[in-house]
Amino acid sequence: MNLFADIRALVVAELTAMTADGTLPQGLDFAHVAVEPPRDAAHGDMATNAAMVLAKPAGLAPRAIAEALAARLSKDARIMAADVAGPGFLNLRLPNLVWQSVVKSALTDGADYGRSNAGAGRKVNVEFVSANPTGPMHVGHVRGAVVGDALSNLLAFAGWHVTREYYINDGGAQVDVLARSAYERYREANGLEPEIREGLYPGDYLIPVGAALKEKYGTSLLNQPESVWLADLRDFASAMMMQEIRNDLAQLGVSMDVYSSEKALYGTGQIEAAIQTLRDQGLIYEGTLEPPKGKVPEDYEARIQTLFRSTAHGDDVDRPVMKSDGSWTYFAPDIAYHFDKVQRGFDELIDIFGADHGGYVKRMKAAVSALSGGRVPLDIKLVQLVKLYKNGEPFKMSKRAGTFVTLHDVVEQAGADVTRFMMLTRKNDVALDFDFAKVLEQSKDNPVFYVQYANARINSVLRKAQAAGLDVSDAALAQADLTQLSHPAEIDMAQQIAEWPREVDIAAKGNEPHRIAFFLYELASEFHGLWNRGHDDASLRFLQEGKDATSLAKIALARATGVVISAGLAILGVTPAEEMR
RNA sequence: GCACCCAUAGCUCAGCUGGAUAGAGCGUUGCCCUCCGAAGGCAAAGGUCGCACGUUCGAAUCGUGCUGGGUGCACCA
Repeated sequence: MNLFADIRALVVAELTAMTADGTLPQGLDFAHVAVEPPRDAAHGDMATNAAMVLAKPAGLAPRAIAEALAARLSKDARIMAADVAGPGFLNLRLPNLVWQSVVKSALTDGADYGRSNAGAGRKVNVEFVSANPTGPMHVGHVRGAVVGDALSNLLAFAGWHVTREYYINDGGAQVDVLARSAYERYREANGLEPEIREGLYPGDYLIPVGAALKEKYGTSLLNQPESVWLADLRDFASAMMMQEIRNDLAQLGVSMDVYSSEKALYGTGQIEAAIQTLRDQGLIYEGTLEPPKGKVPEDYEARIQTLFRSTAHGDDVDRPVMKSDGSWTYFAPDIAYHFDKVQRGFDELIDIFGADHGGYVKRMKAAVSALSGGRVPLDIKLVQLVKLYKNGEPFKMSKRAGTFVTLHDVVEQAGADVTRFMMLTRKNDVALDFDFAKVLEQSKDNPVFYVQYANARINSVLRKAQAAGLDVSDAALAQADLTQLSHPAEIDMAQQIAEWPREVDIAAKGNEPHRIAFFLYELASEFHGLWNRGHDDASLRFLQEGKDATSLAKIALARATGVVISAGLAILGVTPAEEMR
């Protein structure tokens, strides 16, 4: 159940009835009618802007509409009071009975409480991570991985049919570099001095690859020209790197549904077919690009290339799909890959990119727009930098990787749960500071701890109640006499629980998983507040000695809170803490 | 030179398809454990929402132009 959606449906139903009886003119659009919590709780439990939104198109005074609507809404059992305020707001007050029923819903729906059908089963493809298979994952990848995974969880919870996908960039020159670097490690494994020249990957992580190569080839590749071994080593080394990346992702709790390979697109005609599709629309032509203004490369010379007229779909300049030597640019297989996603029947595409790929957004959107005839929207989320610290000092890089901190380092130090939660405490387009000391601190300065602590307290209540002989199963709690929950502080808690489904909808529609993390923090704050009220007012404690019926109602409220925390953490991919140590 | 992102309290950040007196945490000040976990809670102080126009009944939110910071800009991936 989604109380806000229910009340909005009620408002729209009454507006429709007012149209039927002539109070309102025909043909009004109710799309902008909202039912929201008011900014100030003193105004009521919910507010609707219906009268203000409709006043102008209806040609009526907002207060007149509001008063007519208020009169109708008041007849519904769920509306205790409907007051017109300010310029035409309609403030609604709901009886305790309604809020108590929310608690019951949370208990009966359990892990499904808050699940929505906003996605209506539409198929969405979320592409994320897509790190080159040339080394272990580093911090820069972690945030993208977490955001993509949590977003996928969120969309699945909100009614989308989600495919998580990883695009392996195994087709380009960087894999040649990998192969050559691995070859040096292979020589090293055979007792020779490796020559890690400028431009090769120096990291220690290739040493096991060299050993594996020795295992497989013995000494047969030594002193052989590159032409003999390059192709094999490309495959061998990138396969090993991909295995490592999968392990890293697993360590972070991320699993993909589909791995797509760039290399696999070559030689199949898929790239040619995608380009032909664009060509058929007159979007491919031979031409010369202007040099970039302001910063002309010294070695710039005009060349005729095959270009994609991306400017026809919102880009700033046209983009090359083929180099002057006739080989494809990186962009060409990317076009083919996105064409493939369109052809697989996805209704929506989402790409999670690092911020350094910002320059690719417009051309990628242009390509998808052209390839799908505007049918498939592509949302690209740019994930900003993560800066690592330890006690305020910049964190040192990993020796093993050579130049960067690996995902492995991060997860080893902070743990997967903490890492995931922290990565979701910022909007994706804002840079994030990650301090190893701070994220492991047990205080309310640390949102992970704060939310987990609330859950631990809830479980503590359940344990104590059970020890006292109460049946605290969800089924039993759902049958509790919830009319006992009448204190304003308890109703406030229930109201926060009622907002969960609404928050899921908002977060899912905006592709903004960070909203879930913030909501959980607020929910935990509400709960800690209620808990401490028990110090001053014993009647607010969850366990009431000798009054089992009252205790059960209060425990039900705590457990309902726990249900939402668990559901929220599940979306973030974080394990709820049963107790704190 | 162009494009994209960011600018909200001393600091770090939220702020819903435009909504009422802009919210948290940290820090500062003062309170609350004979009582379900004080690893917590309550309260106070603190803001021309970078600047200027514009749209609107209504702008932190939308538009335009500036300022400051970040990122990226032919034949790389």
